[in-house]
Amino acid sequence: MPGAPSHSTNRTAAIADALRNAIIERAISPGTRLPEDLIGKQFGVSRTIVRAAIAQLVSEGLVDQRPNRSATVIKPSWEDANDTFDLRIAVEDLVVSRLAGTLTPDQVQVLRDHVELEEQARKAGDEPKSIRLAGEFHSLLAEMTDSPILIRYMRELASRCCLILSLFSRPHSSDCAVAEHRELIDLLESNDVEIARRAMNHHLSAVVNRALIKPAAKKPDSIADILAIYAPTAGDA
Amino acid sequence: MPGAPSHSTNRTAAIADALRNAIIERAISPGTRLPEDLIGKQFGVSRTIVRAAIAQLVSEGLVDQRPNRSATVIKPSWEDANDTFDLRIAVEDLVVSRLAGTLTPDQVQVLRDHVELEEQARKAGDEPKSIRLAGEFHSLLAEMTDSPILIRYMRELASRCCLILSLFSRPHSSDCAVAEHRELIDLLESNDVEIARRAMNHHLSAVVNRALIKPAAKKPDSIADILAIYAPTAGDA
DNA sequence: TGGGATTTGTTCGTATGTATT
DNA sequence: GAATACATACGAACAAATCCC
Repeated sequence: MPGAPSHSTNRTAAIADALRNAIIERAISPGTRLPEDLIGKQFGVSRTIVRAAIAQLVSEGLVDQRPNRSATVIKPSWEDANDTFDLRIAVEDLVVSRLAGTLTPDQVQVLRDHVELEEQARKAGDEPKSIRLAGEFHSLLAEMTDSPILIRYMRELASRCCLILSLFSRPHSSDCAVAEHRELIDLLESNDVEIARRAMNHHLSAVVNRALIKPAAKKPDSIADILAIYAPTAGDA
Repeated sequence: MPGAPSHSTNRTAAIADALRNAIIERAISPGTRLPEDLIGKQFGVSRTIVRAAIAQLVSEGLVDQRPNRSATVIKPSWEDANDTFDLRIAVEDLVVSRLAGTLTPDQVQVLRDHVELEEQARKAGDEPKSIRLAGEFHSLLAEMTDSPILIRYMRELASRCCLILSLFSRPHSSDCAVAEHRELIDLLESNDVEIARRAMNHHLSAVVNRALIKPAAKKPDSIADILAIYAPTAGDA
């Protein structure tokens, strides 16, 4: 359950977690509206709670909200996807820099155990779970830095990257992740920060390249986009 | 007004902005409690609004909140300060990479005008304003990337960095920032991404080094900290 | 240790604004 | 184009937890 401060206020956090998981695993598709009282009835809580939970998800960047309109699940554009991954690569580089050569044997074991879970999910063919676990591996790394700020940002970015992968990736695109994660652990155990950083960078770039193939033709998904193409001037309003 | 989505819901955003500015300029000191009722009366709104505003600030990392306790202004530790700046350096590196050689003359002018304001504030000896404007310079850069995600994270980090600088920096520590900002603009105008990146990195490192001198002796600021030193075992509970 | 004052957690009713037929 | 249905915005009040004396 990445992104969820478990020490959180109230039922609010539970609702937020539920919605977050549903969003990340794409059980709720991007663009779907999230009316407060519908969700409230579904979970048996009042609108107030739902309101707070949605506010939380908005702050994590998983949900869009505009005045007097229903909140909706974000619908990342291809550019958003790339920006998010670029940011994640930068943050993760920081994480690796701190971690390389400082991991305790216990921590290494935790990581290896987690990768074991990833392998099982992959073998079972559970794609959404694979993606989620792969994301959690990186959250786990961030947690080992013991830096609240790095942890928070990494969780947030990992959540969004999960959603993006669910959205854009083709089947089996995470097949190789397990081997790469194992290699990363090996490198983190060593003292060579630079090699570990390069490996992580390479790993994430590979994930992006496997998943985020730029669509051959831009497919506009709204009337406005279509009209924009035929507009006499390239105005944007 | 960095960090403030101006298209925001309601008065909520206005309250959040007011509190944010007060926090950043250290008009409200770190650790200060923020009772919903009191703030509501102060601004003439109900607790609901205040609640939402505080939630927003919590999500930006400027305010701490724990169940059944008053929200408080964050009190960044020296480690937090360093983590935040490290993260900022990473994000800003990304911003510069995108920006170098792509700025339009108009954008360059906007930046130069802003630096002019910085210089005026510096000459007027208005330290908090100087710090705030220096932060806004970097938010401005982020906005020119046209990437909503980069913009959001940069604003958030800039806010926190402002608070940290207000907290830890000694007088006149931002004296040289103006010249460095001018140099950055020159480099961004050129096409050499690598040189611009190095310059930004150097600039931010310089800011950190000027401001975040590690305190010679750790000065504990709570009874708990003091007692911890004398505790028979190094227990943390 | 205990009790009262303060503050948050939560619900629900009403008002206001948006979308749709 | 207007009326209706629907969803959010906001506020007042009650219950529960915490803090302070």
